[in-house]
Amino acid sequence: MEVARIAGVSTATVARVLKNQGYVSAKAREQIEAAVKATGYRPNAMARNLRQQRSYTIGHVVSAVTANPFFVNVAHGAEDEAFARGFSTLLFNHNGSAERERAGIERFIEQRVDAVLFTTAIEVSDVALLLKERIPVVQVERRVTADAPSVTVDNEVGALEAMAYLIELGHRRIAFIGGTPMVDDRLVEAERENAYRIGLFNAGLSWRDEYVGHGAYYSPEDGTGRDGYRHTKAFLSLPRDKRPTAIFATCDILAASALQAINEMGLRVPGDISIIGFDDTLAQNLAPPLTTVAQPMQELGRRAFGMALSMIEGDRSPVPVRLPSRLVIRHSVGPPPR
Amino acid sequence: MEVARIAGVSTATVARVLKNQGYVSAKAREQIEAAVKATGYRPNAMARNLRQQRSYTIGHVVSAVTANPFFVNVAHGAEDEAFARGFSTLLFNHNGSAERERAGIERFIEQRVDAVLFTTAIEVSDVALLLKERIPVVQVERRVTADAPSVTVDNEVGALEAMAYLIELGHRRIAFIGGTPMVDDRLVEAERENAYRIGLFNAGLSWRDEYVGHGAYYSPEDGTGRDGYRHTKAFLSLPRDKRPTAIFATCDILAASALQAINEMGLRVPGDISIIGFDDTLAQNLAPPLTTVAQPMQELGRRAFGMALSMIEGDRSPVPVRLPSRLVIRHSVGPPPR
DNA sequence: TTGTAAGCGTTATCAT
DNA sequence: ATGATAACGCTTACAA
Repeated sequence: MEVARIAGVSTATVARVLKNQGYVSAKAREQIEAAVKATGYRPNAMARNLRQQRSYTIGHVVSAVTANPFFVNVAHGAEDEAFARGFSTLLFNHNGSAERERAGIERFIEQRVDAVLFTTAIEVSDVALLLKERIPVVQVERRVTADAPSVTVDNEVGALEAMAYLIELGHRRIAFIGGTPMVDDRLVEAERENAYRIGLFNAGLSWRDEYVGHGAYYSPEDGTGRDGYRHTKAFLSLPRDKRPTAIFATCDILAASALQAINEMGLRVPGDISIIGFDDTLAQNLAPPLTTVAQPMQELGRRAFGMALSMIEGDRSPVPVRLPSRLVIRHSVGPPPR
Repeated sequence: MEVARIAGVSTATVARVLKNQGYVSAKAREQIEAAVKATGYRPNAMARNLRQQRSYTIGHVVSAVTANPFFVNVAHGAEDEAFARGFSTLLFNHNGSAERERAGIERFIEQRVDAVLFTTAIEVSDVALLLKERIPVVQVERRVTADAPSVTVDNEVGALEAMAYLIELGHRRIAFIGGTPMVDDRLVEAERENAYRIGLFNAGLSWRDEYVGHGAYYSPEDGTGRDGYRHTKAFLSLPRDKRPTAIFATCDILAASALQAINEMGLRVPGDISIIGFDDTLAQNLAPPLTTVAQPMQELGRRAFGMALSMIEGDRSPVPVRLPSRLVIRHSVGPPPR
């Protein structure tokens, strides 16, 4: 290369100083460094990667960053950690389409990404495709297959905390708005709903269908998806003495639309009704600031990358990571109205 | 390569069928396709890119995807368009740090990205670095240098619409919460504030310092950055007959925290006070759904990629793109209270 | 229509 | 301590 020519040495020696390994005389090092500076030389990663059969790049497949801030936080955490460890991140949104996911994966394979993170895969077969190519895969938040390790959240702990908190404050009529999953795996939803059930049970309360609704976790688009709003309207149209005094929504987006319904009916939070969300995405920005079960989103991303890296470095079966969720108390919960 | 061996042809012929160009006999094509299928062969992009001196990858430098959903939308639009045109996207968050931006750029250069998008660069010198390497650069939303083309938004049109809307409804005491820029370039902020000024002027109203505040556009973290809240509290503590009847906030995040102040004081929107935001990020999720000046965020990203592509293909000086902002009417504005 | 061979810019091995 | 050289897997003249 040019630098070698100018410094009057071979490319091998240049490589040695650049990678800082092997014996190099002070004189050669000096000349090479000068030549690097003079020419503004930058090593070509395409060549290096080809030679080393490593791309120092990971692929991150996410549902759609604009669908839920949850994905954004995970992606940011993963990118941050990857960058710190010398890796770049190719971010790909499958936008809920299986064909798109497939196409994205095929591209990742051709790029020879060193690993791929799925913040929610659609098709098991897409994960399998990667595995067949011996590309490490880490599943974040939801598992679609047992063939790849995962970084997940224990949704139950935080949700139980939330329920206990409501009950301790005296709430007895607690409504629930849960997520309708967009994928087959219902584990996340099951955990949250289960915590609701257990919370009720622990307090000697019984499940009532009219206090339970389900809806989409994703941002409302063109008016659809406002399920939190719809269910809340229904809850609030119950006779005064049957009306829930608190709502546990398993997603901040759902909670936000519940808040819209409450606001529209002229009711106040937490004076007239309390509400707890989940995720800690929109929570801080809502009025009042929402008490919510926080997920360690960025940490999820960072750990996912960490796990991918250990697999890249040869770890055949990393130990699955499970992080806790926890209740973050803000201002949307108070004692029930008398 | 393996496929060539199995199909009993040369690698050149394989390349020909894979790229679908040049003469290939039906027989050869058939055999090669069979061999591809049998081996599950995937072309190696590292090798192809090295050979072609093109990475089919763009770098996208953003401030921090978690700081403001605006960035996420731009990133999603860019990724979408890039993918459709056969490009992959390396997403990099500089997190507001100039050193990090620099480091990210250097990495992009080594990767030989075909172009880079900045959704808000920090340092002109970082852009210059890319330019020196003859890597096309597109600036999104804010320009820090005249040496690279940009895709920006006309902030004024939408903001003027917003002001006109308020005035038409009868508002005369209109407060303003503008952004404190995190970068030197104040153009975006100037346009929005200017529209406020012009709107006032057109209605024969005068500027009053006590109706104007400034704050950070970014999400509140650990309690800081709630400037919208702070200013709104101040506005609302004015004597009843001096109190603004409407607030124009130049960012949904600011508007959201204004809403928190209003809510806390037991006031209703739009009954007691009206509010208009900017961006259309949080707007849909707030209570009430926020009337806001929308920016075509995804379109910004798509156009930015399109411009980058035209530069990759040789266009020396693409024509700058300027997209309009527009008022989206939802439920946070009504006539002033009597 | 197909094959040969050079070359992309590194790194790694093996001599020296 | 350093240089030659092969190899990574593709594309593309050019030759056949």
